[in-house]
Amino acid sequence: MSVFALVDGNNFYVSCERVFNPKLEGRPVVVLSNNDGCAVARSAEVKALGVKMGMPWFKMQDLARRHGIVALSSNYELYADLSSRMMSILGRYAPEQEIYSIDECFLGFDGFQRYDLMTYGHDMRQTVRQWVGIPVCVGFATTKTLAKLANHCAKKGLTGAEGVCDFTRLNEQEIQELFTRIPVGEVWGVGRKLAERLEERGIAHVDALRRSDAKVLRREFSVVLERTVAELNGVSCLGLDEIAPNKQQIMSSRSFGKYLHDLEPLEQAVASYMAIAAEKLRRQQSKAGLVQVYVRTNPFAEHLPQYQQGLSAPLPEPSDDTLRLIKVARWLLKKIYRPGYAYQKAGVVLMDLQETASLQRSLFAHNPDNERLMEVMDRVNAVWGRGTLRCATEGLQKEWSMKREKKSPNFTTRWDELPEAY
DNA sequence: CTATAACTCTCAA
DNA sequence: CTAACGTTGAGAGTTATAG
Repeated sequence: MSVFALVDGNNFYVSCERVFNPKLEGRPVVVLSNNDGCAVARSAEVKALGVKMGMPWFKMQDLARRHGIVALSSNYELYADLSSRMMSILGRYAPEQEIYSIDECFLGFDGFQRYDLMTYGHDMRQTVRQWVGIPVCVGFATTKTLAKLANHCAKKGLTGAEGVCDFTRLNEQEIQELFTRIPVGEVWGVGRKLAERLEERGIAHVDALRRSDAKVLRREFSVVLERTVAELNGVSCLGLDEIAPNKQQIMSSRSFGKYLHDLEPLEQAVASYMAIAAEKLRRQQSKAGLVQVYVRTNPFAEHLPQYQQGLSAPLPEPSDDTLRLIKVARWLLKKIYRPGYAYQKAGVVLMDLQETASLQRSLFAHNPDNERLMEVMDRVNAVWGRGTLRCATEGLQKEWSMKREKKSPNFTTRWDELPEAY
């Protein structure tokens, strides 16, 4: 029997901000999404004030004024850097590690009997807290889904101990008692819709879900839910994925800092997004066979005329060349562009991805990609920062680029952003 | 008709 | 002053289309 741990940073983005600004400790803090749109991370204090995940910033301004909520733009460079430090520490605690997202990872143990898991979990917590400054919670169990749930219990302190929860030491009766108190929506893979449908059928808490008939669930819902229930019963269906497979599609999209009406700034945005997507594409050493572009107005602005459209085109042969990809994208954009609308967002998608290595024979025959140029661009930009070398089509001013008015400095990755006091 | 492609929906962080 | 609501990716299931 093997054991999994799920380790997760508490309110991760907020905790990252607090590492470098201890004055935020104890205060209500939110980190906002791109364009300072809505809450994507909340401190305990701000949750207590009733600020929900995804709540738009403008809707909490009253609350913010009254209670002195600190709102920060998201600073992904900073979070990514702290994440990688946290992950490398956690990686030492187990033979296997799957980095599941920026703020959480699974650990895989084989001969777990050697450890007292509670002590082990507290050790992880303490070390990460001391070395990186981020508070984490740890859940142990025999399947990934259960480990996720154990982590949830650790966060809520449902099993006594602060920050650590080990399901493997609970007996059947304790599990039942515990699971009866957890709503079904807390289970990994059960989102809003599914939770609603389950509740309609009287399956309101995790224990009820765990006891449901697998065949019925499969028929009425899906294979996915059937698997989830098996995992809740201790039957491990999901293994650890230590190496992330290459992406099957790469997308880059963003809302603009203000509405765009004309074709030209839209072209700049699409070119900029394509530059980002193409860079990711080359990093995983793939080429794209299909390019898609889409634009849309703001669906929330009901008083404005609405329009959204996407269009894709296959390439004559797969490419990873930013210049070529931008050309196709601009051509697609011209096709879908309609004057008279207030555009709020655009995006590009690279699809039908294939490994560059497996294409080399045809490359030799006829390869119009600017290979050397891309190599130089990537290397220069890696050292001097994204956008140091870029296409003129991307525009110089980028007056459409996103709002980030409340961003903290990149403390760990940019000398020039370090405040004097440090 | 089947096999596959294309699209839609759901979920997650 | 007003208006202001994220991004990226996967997978399953459904529908459309090709052969």
